[in-house]
Amino acid sequence: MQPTIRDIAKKVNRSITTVSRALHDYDDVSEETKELVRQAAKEMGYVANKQAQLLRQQHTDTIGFILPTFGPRFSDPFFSEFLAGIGNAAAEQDYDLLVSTCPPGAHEMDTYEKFVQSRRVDGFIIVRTRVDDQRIRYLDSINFPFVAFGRVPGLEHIPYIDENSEQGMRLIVDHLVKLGHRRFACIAPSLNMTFATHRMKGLKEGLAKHGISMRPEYVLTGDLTEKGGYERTLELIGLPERPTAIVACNDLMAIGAIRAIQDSGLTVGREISVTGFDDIPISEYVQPSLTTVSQPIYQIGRSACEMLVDLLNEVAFDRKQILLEPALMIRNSTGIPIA
Amino acid sequence: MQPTIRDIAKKVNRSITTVSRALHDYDDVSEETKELVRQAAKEMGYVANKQAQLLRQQHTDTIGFILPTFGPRFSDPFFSEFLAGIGNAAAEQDYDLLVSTCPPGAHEMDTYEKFVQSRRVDGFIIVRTRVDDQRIRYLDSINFPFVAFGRVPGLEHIPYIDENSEQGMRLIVDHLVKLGHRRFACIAPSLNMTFATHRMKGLKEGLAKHGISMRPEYVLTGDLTEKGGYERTLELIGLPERPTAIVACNDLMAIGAIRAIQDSGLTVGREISVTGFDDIPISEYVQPSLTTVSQPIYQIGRSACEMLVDLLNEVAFDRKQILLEPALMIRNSTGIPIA
DNA sequence: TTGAAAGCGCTAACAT
DNA sequence: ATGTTAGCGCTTTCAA
Repeated sequence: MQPTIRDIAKKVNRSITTVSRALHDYDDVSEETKELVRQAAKEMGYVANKQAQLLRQQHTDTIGFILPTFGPRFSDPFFSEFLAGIGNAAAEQDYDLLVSTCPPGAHEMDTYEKFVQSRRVDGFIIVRTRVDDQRIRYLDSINFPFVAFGRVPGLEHIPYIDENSEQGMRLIVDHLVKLGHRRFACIAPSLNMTFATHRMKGLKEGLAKHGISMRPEYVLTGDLTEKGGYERTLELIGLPERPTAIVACNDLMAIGAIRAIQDSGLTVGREISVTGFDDIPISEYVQPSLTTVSQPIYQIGRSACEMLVDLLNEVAFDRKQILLEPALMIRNSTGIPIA
Repeated sequence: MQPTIRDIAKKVNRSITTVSRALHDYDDVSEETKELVRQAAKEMGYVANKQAQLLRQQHTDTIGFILPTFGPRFSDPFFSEFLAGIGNAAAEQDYDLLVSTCPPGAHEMDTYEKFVQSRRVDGFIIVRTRVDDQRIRYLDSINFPFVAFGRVPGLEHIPYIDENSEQGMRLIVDHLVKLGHRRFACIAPSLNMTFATHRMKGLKEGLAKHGISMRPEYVLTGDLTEKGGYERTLELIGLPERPTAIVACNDLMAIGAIRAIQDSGLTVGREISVTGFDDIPISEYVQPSLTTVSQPIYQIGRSACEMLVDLLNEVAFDRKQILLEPALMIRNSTGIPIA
């Protein structure tokens, strides 16, 4: 049994009130008593019961993070890196991190509601925002604190951090056009995710700037996994006139695309160039290495968490919205197209 | 303000005790009253305050999981998949998951101690067990519930789930020997991790069975990342007589190895064969695809969590130790060695 | 400078 | 079948 404040009180012959105040270094407690209490607490190995403390104070010192998992084979490096970011930031600020996993869909909202109604967390971090995002509409409507990784159209007032993916895509297009590409294909994620809309928008704008428009049959939807990228690419290659550049909306799909091209007996960076998005560590190690746009996921996780803690502490913070500028990483999966 | 049990009591004109019991479906409450209470609770949107409930019951319904993060570029797919496993299993059993991140080292133990002493979690799940594992020694010594992913030498009594990696390595060796390999090199993780010792043991035993012993200069240590595998492989290739097979102790390092071989102008599966371990999704998509041993990480996460919940509920469960049998995935990174 | 007492929201032993 | 009461461990108001 862990000792309580009461045990200390008994030992040092003071009231529990005094002990509590001494422990919190109130200045209406004599130095003498404080020392006595601290001493005893140390000896007895006293550590406050967080549950009791929090019940009393009516908050939880805990941040909620609900991982949108897609099926059992869930190993998007995005999430471990993001989680490391919020985890470290939370620990530094003395917050705990309550994680739950839930596939997006029907009872996803139950999970959120459960956490807020049972008062399990003080705020949320939301990832992979969606165009019509129930989670955010809900939290926003009841005024529950959260920070989103991703902007949401129509909800410009919410606190978010995001990358300027439009710009990222424009960088990619510029790079490919300069190499001589004109026939662009794209593997997009489902367009209900905001990041997909931004990337597609940037892609189209970038192309338009060069007087290029994308043929409808060149725009396919993948599920963000290697497998999705692989399958969609096979379809593209089977087209009567195949594209010379495949712009995948994330690295995992790009890696699948590379593989599909190779399996079809073509050379990546020659017959077909491929680009990704995210710059996950492995993109440097696939063969050929992947041209992509880097996104500092770990840092974004950190910032999101810090923003949320500021919000919870009502610290004035000017930039309630943060938009990060991306960087193009030119590697070997892109090259001059050959006939 | 959320309504409390007291508000319901007032509304239905009963005592809070009766309300509490009605809500928990005790059978010493009249059907009538129960219905009345349920009705009111629903109308008022009552949800129990978990904090209060738990303080009273002296437990937390929460499982702790401390992610051993190695630096900011932390994107080992292992962890997101494992986390998805425990997350889903925990949710099903109505447990919450408290996640913290901490690099292995000096104040890792502080994190564990903090969680147990402040009574924040009911039990832990431990990953990447180490040969002399302070975390486990600590939890075991104070009799705090936990389940480990990984055996620990000298602590055979602890509840664990693990893969028979000795056997996995033997499968790899048999496969390579059959192809004609005799000069084996290995990229091992630091040997303080138990899984590394098991894999190395299996490797050596497997080789011994065929009358092969590994030269000391062929055994290198990598840090489990692509980069580590890449660098160590470059060293191996620089050796006066280079190995024909490189056995990496995880997939990420194997992928780095493949890349290093290609960058040196050699062909993987011909001059040098490469094997991995884990069978992460991407191993199927690198070029050439990776021969490896599969480890059902998601399922292991699930099982670990279920074991822990059983432990917490003191449900008798016979197999306190689980050892999973591995499967060899033969792909294209291994082939007949050429001179 | 200290202590008594109330109370956070809930459950449960013990009455009735 | 229902209510009274105590108490989980803590913080804080108020009084001394």
